[in-house]
Amino acid sequence: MPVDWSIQDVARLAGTTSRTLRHYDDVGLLRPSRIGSNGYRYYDERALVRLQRILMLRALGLGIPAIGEVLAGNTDDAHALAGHLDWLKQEKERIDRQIATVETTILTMEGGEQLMAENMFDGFDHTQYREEVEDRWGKDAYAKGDAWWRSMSATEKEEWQQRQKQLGADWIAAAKSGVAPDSAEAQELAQRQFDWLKGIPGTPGGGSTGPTKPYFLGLAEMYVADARFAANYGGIEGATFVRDAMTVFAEANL
Amino acid sequence: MPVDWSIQDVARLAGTTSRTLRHYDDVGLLRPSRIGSNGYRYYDERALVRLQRILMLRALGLGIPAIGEVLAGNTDDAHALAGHLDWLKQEKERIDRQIATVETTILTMEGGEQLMAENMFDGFDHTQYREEVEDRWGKDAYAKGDAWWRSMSATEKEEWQQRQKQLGADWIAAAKSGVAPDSAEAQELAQRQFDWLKGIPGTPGGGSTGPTKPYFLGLAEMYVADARFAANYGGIEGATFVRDAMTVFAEANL
DNA sequence: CTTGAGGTTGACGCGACGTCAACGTGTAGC
DNA sequence: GCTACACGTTGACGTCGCGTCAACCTCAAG
Repeated sequence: MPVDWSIQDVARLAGTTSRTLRHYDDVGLLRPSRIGSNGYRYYDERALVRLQRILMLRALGLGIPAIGEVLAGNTDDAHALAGHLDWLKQEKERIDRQIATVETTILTMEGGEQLMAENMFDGFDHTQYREEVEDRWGKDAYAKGDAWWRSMSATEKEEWQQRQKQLGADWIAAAKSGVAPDSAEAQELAQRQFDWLKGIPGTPGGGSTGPTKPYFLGLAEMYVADARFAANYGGIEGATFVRDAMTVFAEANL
Repeated sequence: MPVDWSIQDVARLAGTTSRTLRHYDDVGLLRPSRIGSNGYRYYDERALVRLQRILMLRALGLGIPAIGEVLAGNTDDAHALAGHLDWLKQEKERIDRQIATVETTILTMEGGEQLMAENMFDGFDHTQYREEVEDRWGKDAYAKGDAWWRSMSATEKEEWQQRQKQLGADWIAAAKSGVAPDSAEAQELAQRQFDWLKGIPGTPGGGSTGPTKPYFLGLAEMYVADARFAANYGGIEGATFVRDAMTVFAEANL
């Protein structure tokens, strides 16, 4: 005697809702075994077993299409679950990064700094130089660099800023020590400056090969020409030293 | 001279898309500073700064309404981020549990067991006794127990099954050893049986106080009356022993 | 006959946009 | 002035898995 339960019966038996069962019918995941002349859905034991598997896989987090594949026999459980596991781990990574970012952001704010876009940019104010950057290397360059910067976590930003500050400090120290711009010491700093720029997508050559020669030279000139940049290298004298060292480096290596 | 950028300009400057800007306009998060007679949206610097904050908070994972609160001054950044952090941590918990569950499920499957609903149920087949359970204690009882079972992780299920098997084996051993049903040994087993049932929500009293006396006695009788249950206790003789021990226990303690 | 429990289909809502579609506008070269 | 072509507009659907009405029909019990 083939049993058939009403939709509500099945929902209770399986611990789900009738709405869900209707949905599964709509998307073709679980059809009723019989439909009464009044339109009522009735399910038999095979349907119940199928439903059990569906609910299990759903509980494990699989999406409806994926479950459909498994039940159709196109995919086996192990494969589907393995793929799902990968996705879950990616999600975990994402969440973990988010948490770290938010936590450091909160800490930064407690440290008294305002959570304003202006202050979140790198060593020299990012937005302040937007126009120069755009005029010289196009809008896309700025936008890319900007998007790149904003995509970093707070920790990453802090690290990057730290690196930039250290480099600036080293430049200033070198300039004051009186060594020549073509000295090994200065050239090593120029190399670090080059490597640092290499890490910035959006600059010509940035992100992979490193900045192009014209860009590198243009930047060196700008440090001297613009007092706001020069301030990062100990004023006009420091900036001049930096420019000279960078020029020597560019001629020799680019 | 108040600048005003076109929507595309702003999108590039801020590293987002014009669609997003239109969306922010639609939801009232960021209005253009000016709208041309042709309907074009134009933004000024204040709008750009506001956009920077919006994009920052979005990057941190906040939702649009939450950002709206912050920008309206109804909430401060720290508070909003703290609340968001809580939510993120909950998400992390959820994902971690999912990963653990899926991993153990995969391991179980590699161990040769089929990922079939039938085999996922406890010692005696869950579905097979659905009708009895329903007839005796109502449909809700079965549904609750079933939902409870499916909500457990694979490890939990395994543990639970193990416990059940161990208990069954101990009952059989006791029955064969010839001790009396009212002996301390048998009564200890009855106590374990009681505790075991206590862990099953959906049974009358299950989940907290433990099974009720009538339920406990009814169950004992069923073990003898139904060969399928009796099989779990070493056949009719074993089941009889179990029933007698349980009856003594019930009279003495429930 | 009334009532209440349970069944049906249909459609909106959620979140933050991506992605057409259909059509008007600004700018540059010929 | 014409032609391209990039860029602007509004409108609306799709995403994912149901929850949640709404409007209406059906069945069994008192």
